[in-house]
Amino acid sequence: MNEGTRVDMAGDDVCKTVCVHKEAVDAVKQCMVGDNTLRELAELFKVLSDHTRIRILHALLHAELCVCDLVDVLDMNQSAVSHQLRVLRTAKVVKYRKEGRNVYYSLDDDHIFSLLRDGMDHVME
Amino acid sequence: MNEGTRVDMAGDDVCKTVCVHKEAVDAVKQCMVGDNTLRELAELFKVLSDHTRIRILHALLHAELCVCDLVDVLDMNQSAVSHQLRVLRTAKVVKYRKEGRNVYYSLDDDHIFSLLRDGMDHVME
DNA sequence: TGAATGTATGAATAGGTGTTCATATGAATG
DNA sequence: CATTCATATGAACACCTATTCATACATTCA
Repeated sequence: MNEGTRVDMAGDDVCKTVCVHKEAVDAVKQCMVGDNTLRELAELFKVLSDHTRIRILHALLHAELCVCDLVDVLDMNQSAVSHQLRVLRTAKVVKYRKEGRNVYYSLDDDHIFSLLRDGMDHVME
Repeated sequence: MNEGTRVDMAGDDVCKTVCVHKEAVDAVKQCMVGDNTLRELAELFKVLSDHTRIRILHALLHAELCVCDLVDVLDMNQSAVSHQLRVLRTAKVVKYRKEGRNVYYSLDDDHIFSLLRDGMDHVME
């Protein structure tokens, strides 16, 4: 069929920009994973994209801590910390364990370690 | 009365929550990297936390593409794509190369690969 | 049981962010 | 030079999010 840089089949080139490298674009479209997966991925990064939550995770990198420990480490409102812990919990980025009236938090799995480390590498280079 | 779990030196425990595990908390505080670094880390993740930007990066994972290629792949406004490319550029997550009137984008370095892969691993588990 | 304490949560609010629209820039082409 | 086309950018608006305040829940202890 047509070769080169033309797109005229789908009728969705509403705008005039038509410089597409068809082969490359088609190849990329093939490789694209499901949109839901990419949505979840963005969601995961969103969970890691807050200063407070990053500080929580960085603290948990070194030890399991209860909420009031975190309140002390971060020097923040208990409410604010709890709210952010909820976000981390919901995203399964941390796990928790109740003991008496305390709740102890820790990182959920090793992927989180890797993510934080890779992120650090990029930031510090 | 209570031993070991006291904090009364710094005077900043304005709220009544005082169940802190002092040793653990102090150890964690020792290990904490500079706040600016953590801020940059959160900033990096924030750049990765948008659906459109993740789709762009996932596309660039497979090939260098120009803006209008991305417009086609994502089926989006050229303006929206350009805006997001700017965010990625500014964060040094992608690099670009001008050739004629086209601008070709690609991932900046391997850390980005690692981040995306680790993120995928976590999402797909 | 009631008081004290650790944690969670709903509502409100201020600040941030992504998309769209309109327009600018800048390189190629005739 | 004027035009065309690829890309960038500023402003506006709607949506989302993090913190605070107040309060609820749950567990321990007297």
